[in-house]
Amino acid sequence: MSGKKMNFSLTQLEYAMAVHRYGHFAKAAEACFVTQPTLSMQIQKLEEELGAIIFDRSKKPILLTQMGKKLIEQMQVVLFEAKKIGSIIQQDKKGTKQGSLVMGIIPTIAPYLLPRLLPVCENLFPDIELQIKEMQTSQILKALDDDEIDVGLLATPTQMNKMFEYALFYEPFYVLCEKKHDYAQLKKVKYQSLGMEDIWLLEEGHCLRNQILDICSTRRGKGVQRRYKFESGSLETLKNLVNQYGGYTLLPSLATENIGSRSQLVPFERPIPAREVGLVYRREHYKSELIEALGEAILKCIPEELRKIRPKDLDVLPIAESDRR
Amino acid sequence: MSGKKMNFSLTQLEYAMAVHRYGHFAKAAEACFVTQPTLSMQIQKLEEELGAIIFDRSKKPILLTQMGKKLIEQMQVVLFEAKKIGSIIQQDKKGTKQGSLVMGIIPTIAPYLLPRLLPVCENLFPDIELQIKEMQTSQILKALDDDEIDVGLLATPTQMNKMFEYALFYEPFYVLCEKKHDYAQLKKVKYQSLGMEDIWLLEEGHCLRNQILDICSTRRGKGVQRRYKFESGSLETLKNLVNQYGGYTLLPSLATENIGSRSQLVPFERPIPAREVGLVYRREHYKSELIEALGEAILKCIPEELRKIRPKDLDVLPIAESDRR
DNA sequence: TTAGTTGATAGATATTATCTATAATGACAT
DNA sequence: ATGTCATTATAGATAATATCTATCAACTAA
Repeated sequence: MSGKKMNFSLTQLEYAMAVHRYGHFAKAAEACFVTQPTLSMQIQKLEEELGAIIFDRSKKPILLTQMGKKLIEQMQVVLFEAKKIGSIIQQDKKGTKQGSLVMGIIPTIAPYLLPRLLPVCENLFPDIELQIKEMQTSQILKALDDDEIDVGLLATPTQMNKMFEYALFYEPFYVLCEKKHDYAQLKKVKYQSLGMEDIWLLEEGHCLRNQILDICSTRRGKGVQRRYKFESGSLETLKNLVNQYGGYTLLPSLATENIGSRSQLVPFERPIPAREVGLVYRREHYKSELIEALGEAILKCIPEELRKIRPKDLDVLPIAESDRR
Repeated sequence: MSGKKMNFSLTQLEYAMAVHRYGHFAKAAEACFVTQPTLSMQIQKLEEELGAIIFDRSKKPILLTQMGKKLIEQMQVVLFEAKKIGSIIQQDKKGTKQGSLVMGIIPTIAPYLLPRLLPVCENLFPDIELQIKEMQTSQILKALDDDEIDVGLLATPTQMNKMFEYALFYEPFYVLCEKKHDYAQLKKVKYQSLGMEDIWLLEEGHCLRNQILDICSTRRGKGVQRRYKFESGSLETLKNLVNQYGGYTLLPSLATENIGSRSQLVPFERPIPAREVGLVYRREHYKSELIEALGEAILKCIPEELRKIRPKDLDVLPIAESDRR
């Protein structure tokens, strides 16, 4: 019954408001940036559509009819509520400049980047509430998909075609071993020579674990049995393990500060294994402007030498299929 | 700042609501009686216009984005308020069948018509609140112009081109005089023979007064001095005056019941002077349907002989210029 | 892979908003 | 009354846009 289509437009309501406001078609038309005939016709259409006369054109200035009074009041309400739609967006777009942004970061980056990044953000976007969650790659991708976080910082490329990817920097790996370890005697390590016997690994779920397994896989085929002594949840634990019990592990560049006193860092020979670190967000994300600004901020706060590294000097590892879900 | 034009339409909001409701473009399109591509494009346009993605099309059923949740809520409000505009009208249109109608009636009709009309209306429109004001012609025309009354019942034609006129019946005049009066000796009176000496008149403002003066004006030019003894506010008083003090007056047909015992009614010879009685309302009045029904009701309740009188048998008097303002 | 489902895109067409130019209306002064 | 002015309405042309049909592209499930 009441479900008949509404055949009037918001524009018509605005025109009506203008005529009411100015009491004069020509002036109202000017205020609406249209010509007077346009306004006349649209008001007529509106009146016809509603089946009621809104304006008493015989008065100067033009007055509302009884009916028009009631109608214009409600039109006011409609337009006010309609404008709110726009302002909901704007408010959230301010979220671009002074709202909130939720970011997921993988655990092999977060502890090393955040101490640098947070002060910079504090400075660049004083009004933005940056909320950060430490999450593994698969969790980040799901959360992005479910629209629960705005952006993820992780090893790329993800190959997720729903997502927009934005490579930030390339992070080479280093070998960390005790000073007495064979590798420590070398200036540089060939990654084909890495063995599985005494490597410390992250536990499952970390994309870095799979990348490292990838690096070591060149020798894995040679019948050498894996012998994982222990699997850790964080690189810091790995560093401690190396320092205390010997063996070795691989560290991404940002994690190479503050190694133990009995440990030594050894770079790779070319091609240097590395990972690409980038921002990922939904292709249609409306905060993309802010996200790009965040990317700039991240680049600003990493060490300069890292920033300058180009992928052509590296062997950039993809992330494992299993980390994508 | 926030005054940028809203470039979305109510239709688009309805489409968005439908997609949200059905979680499915094709079904939503069907429910909106448009094709699926139409819906797709309009939703895209809406999203682009707003600068925000509303729907997450990768989910089945289609879900709202974070932003979409906020937006759809507000869209709901806008549509609700917009529908109210329609229902304000409908409610008032019911005012056509069960609302109120304000009518102005001139004092030379009201007392004779109302006792007949009110019971009929009671019957025909039991739910209509008929509000009646006794007003003089000029007051009625102003009140119509100011949209304070819906319709006027008065002597027509008014010649007001903003108004819509609807002639109902033709009301001949009669002479009322004491039985001993010269006129009482005649079967019929020639109106050219009417004198001003002993006529009782209504006070100024009544259109009937001017019409009667018009009738008598044929002899006025002959140097006979007007000698108004008294001017009355109502025809009933005139009737009493004639009955008590002699002299004569003119009465419209409806007022000719219940004359005093010493008085006599004398009809005119042709051409019989008469007035046209009709309804007047604003050309664009949205209650015109009810007003016409009211006209029918009035015709139904006047005496049959009056209803049958055609203007060709009469000398229908116009109303005076001075009564129009 | 191969259908089947579903949303997006393309091009054609119909509708509608808007424009310019002009007419009709009403008020006011001569 | 009559012409002028101010104001709104109308007409016809044009530009913008909503909608259609037909088809494509992406994803799902057999």
